[in-house]
Amino acid sequence: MREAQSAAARRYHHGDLRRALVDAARRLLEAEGPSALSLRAVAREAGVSPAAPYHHFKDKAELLDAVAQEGWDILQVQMKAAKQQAEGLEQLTALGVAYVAFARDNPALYRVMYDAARDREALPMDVKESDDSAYCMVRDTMIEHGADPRAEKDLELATIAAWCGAHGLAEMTGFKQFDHMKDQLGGEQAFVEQVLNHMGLFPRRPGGC
Amino acid sequence: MREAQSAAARRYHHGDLRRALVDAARRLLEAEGPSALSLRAVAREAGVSPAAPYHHFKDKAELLDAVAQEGWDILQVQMKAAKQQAEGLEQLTALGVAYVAFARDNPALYRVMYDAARDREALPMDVKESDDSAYCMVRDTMIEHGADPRAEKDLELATIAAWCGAHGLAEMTGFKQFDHMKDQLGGEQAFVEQVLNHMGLFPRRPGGC
DNA sequence: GAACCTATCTAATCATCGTCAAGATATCTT
DNA sequence: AAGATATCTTGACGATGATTAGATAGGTTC
Repeated sequence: MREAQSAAARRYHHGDLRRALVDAARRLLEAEGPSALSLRAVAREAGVSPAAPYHHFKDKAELLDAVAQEGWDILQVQMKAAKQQAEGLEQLTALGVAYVAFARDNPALYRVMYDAARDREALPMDVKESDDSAYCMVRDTMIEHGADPRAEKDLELATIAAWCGAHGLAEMTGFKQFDHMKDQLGGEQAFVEQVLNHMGLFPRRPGGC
Repeated sequence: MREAQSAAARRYHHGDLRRALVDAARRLLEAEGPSALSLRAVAREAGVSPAAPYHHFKDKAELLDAVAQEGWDILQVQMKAAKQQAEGLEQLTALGVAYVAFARDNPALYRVMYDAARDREALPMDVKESDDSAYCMVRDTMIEHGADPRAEKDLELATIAAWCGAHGLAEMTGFKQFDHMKDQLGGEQAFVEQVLNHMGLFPRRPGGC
C-alpha cells in the first residue's frame, strides 16, 4: 500500500519514532545549523508527517530538550575519557580542553544545550556526591590533586569559576578577534590551554595568591 | 484621513522610524523576552506596517544588529562608570561585576548581543590602542595597576581570560544550581565577586602563581 | 478467527512569521 | 505648481508551530 521505502520506515507504526526524531534532529543540526532545525524539517527528515512528533513530545521545546540531554551525555563521556588520558594536575586542564573541544566540534548542539538550560534556568548537572556528572568530575579532580575537601565553599567556588570560564571560552573561541593570538601560540589547542590556565582552575588558598 | 494618534505617529512619514523601531524592539525585548521579538511585532509596536522596516533595515538580522550595538554602547558606559567609582585593584573586579550586572538586568538584550556576535563570529570590540571599548578598558586597567605592558602576550591572554570568565558567569549566574551558594555568601553581588576573584582577573607571572 | 481497543500516524486547518512586489502618499526640489 | 524621491501600505507567498478530526496498525480478548 506504500511505495518502496526502507524496511523500518515503511511501516505505519514506526517502531521507535521518538529515537528516530532525536537522531534526525541531530543530523539536521550538524548539517544545516540550529536555524534550520524546525519541527517540520525534523519530521520530514524522519519520513513522517508534521504532526507525528506531537505524539512523542509535548512541543518543539521538549524535542530540543531530548536532543540537549543527549549532548550532555556525550560531553560527559568525552570529558571522562580526556581525564583518564592525562596525568597529575594536567587532568584539570584536560577536562577544560575537552569541554571546549566538544563545543567547537558540535557548535549547533552546544547551542541547543544551553538554550534549553536557559529556558529552565538550570543546567542538567547535579551537585550531589559521587556523581558522574561533569560538574562532579571537575570537583573531584580538584580534590584528587590536593584541594582541601573540607574547604567546601572554596571548592565549590572554584568549580563554578572553572565551569563558567570554560563555558565562556567555549562560546568565544571561534570569534575572529582571537585568530592572531591562536596563530601566535601555534594553534587553537594551545590557545585554549593557555587561556584556561589563566583562569582559576584550581581553588585559591584563602588570602593567598 | 487617519484616526487620532499621537502627533509624531500620525504622520505618514514617520520622522525617524529607524530610531522608533530600535526603541520598540528594546521595549518588546524587556517586556516579552527574546522569543516575542518578531519583525511584525516590532512594526506593530511602532505603529507601522509589517513591511515598513525594510526601508531602514535589510532584514530582521540587521534590525537586531542595531539593537545589539546599542547594548554594547550601554554596557561600555556602565563599565566605565563602575571603574571610576572603585579604587586600586578593585577596579578590575568592579568592571567584572558591572559586566555581570548588566547581563542580569538586561538578559534579553544580552542574549541578542551575543546572538548577533555569533552570527558574524566576532564581538564588536576592537583590540586597538587607546580605545574606549570595554575590552581595552579591562586591559588598560590591568596595566594601570602593575601589569607589565611589555608582556603583551600575557596581558592579552589575561584580558581574554577575564572576558571569557565574565561572559560565562554572566550567562550562568541566573541558574538555580547556584542559589544556595548565593544565600550562603549573602546575595548575588557577593557571589559574583567571589567567583570573579577565583578567575584570572590579573595576568599571571610567567611560570609563577 | 473476528471484533474491539488503543497507540500511533495522516490530512486539513489556523494564526503567525519573514520577505517581497506593486502601488499609494508625503516631503523635497526646482 | 510640477515632478522626483523617499517613505509607507496593501496584498501576497511560502514556511513555521500547533491543533483538530479521522484513518490505520498492533495487540488483546472472546
